[in-house]
Amino acid sequence: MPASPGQSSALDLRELKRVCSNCSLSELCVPMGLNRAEVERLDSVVEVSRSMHVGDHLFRRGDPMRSIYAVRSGMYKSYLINEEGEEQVIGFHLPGELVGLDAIYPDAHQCSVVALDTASACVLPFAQLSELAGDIPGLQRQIMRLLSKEISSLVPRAADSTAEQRMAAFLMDLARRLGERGYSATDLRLAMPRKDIANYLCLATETVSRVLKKFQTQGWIEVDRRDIRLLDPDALGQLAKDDQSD
Amino acid sequence: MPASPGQSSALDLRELKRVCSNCSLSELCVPMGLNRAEVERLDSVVEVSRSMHVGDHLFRRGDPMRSIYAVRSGMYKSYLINEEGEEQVIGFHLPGELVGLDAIYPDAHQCSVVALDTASACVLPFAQLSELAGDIPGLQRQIMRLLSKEISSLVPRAADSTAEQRMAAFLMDLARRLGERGYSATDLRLAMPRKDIANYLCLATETVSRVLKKFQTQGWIEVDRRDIRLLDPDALGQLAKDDQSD
DNA sequence: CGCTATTTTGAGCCGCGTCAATACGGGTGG
DNA sequence: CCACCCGTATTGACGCGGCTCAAAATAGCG
Repeated sequence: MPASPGQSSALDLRELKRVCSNCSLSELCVPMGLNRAEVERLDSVVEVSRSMHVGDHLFRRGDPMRSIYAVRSGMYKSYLINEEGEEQVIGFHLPGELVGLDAIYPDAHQCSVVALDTASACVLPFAQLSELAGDIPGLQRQIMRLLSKEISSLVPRAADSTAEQRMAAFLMDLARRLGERGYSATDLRLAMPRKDIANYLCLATETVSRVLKKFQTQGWIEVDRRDIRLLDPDALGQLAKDDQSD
Repeated sequence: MPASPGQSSALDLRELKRVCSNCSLSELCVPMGLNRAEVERLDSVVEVSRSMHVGDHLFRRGDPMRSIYAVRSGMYKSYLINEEGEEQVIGFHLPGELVGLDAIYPDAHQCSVVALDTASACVLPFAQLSELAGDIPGLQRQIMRLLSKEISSLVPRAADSTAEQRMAAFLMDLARRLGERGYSATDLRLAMPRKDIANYLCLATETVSRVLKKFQTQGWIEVDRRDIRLLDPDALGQLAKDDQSD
């Protein structure tokens, strides 16, 4: 078993207190828009979780809602198990993104979140966070902004009708989010198996395969197992919007 | 035609300042969990919009985000217009529900909201509301709760696969929300045309017709134009969950 | 009482899910 | 280094649900 790069025992107190101040993601994350003193107050309530591996859970559905989480590295998947025991994939989460926001209302997590590869996340104890938000208007505003952004991002899910549209929209969405976070917006490494993509898009895995194949044949993408290079993002973007292509 | 309960010309100042205190929906709405003094402070920033009619807009996509809105009576529809000029229905909003929550992040409304029948809504100027939230922890918590609830409610959209499942889930969702708000949970008056239902569920209007017909044939519902009576909610609930029926 | 929007009903077709078989790749042990 | 195994991914054949196109029935409205 490989050594985990961020295991909590290896963190000294000083490191622990510099979580947000030194994090390259702070511009995208909770601290955005706060001044130095405010970020340091935020630091004092944030912890970095130890490095997690494939299949490790950040939390599970039904867990009491103590914290929200900010992804630091790797990729997470959120999902539900329905009455028949089938998994339903809700979304994928990249560094800088928050998870657990849907748990504030009923005070319990509504979905489970699991690492798709080696990954880590910050832990933001919600009680302390919201107390701090009462003191710091900028923090309150940012939390509401992030909640609101989450709502906006969830809305367009149902829109695209055909398998090709959904796949194109999925790739473009992922590319955009990776690009916003400083990663390549054309060379994607999908951490999840086809089954998860299919489940997320409400398609069969076979359909995902076929559509990716077709995109490759069209010269729009280059597929090598879980590595996907976008050769013609415009074509994909066009497809995601309207259905006028073949 | 019944007198409109909330036309602004008929409201005197005292009435205007009693919006939340006297509102029967306050238990479901923003003031929930606040004490009397706090509700009165909230009162001071809330206005009741005048009565609106079919086709009147609460706001349109792109409008600067000045307020969020709480439905007082009637039903509203939120929608987007995509690049081809086609409408895409996002959701329907009942009394006690908030709309405009997705506009906090980019500071502009992301969708348009229009009255489906005679309807009215409260206007909550967001700047004043969030300032108040900094003072009143209970208010901050409630706003976050409502934002979080909105996220949770958006998640299951993509789940149901077949037309019958989606239709059943739609009816049950509407019935539940109406029931929570003191209306009948079995006698539904759909304010929207079939086209909107179809659009919302990503179905053809013909399919909506056929599915309603089938539900009626099964003895599960009774359809009289836009009035729908649920005769066997359990059957519908079962159908919405799994696909084991015919 | 005619006009128009909405809803319903019917016929035919196509996309995508299902089932089944094959190919690939990465890990393990000899 | 190769043989083997198993999970993931691909490819093909076929059937069905729901969309499209077309037309009739019904309701609301001037």
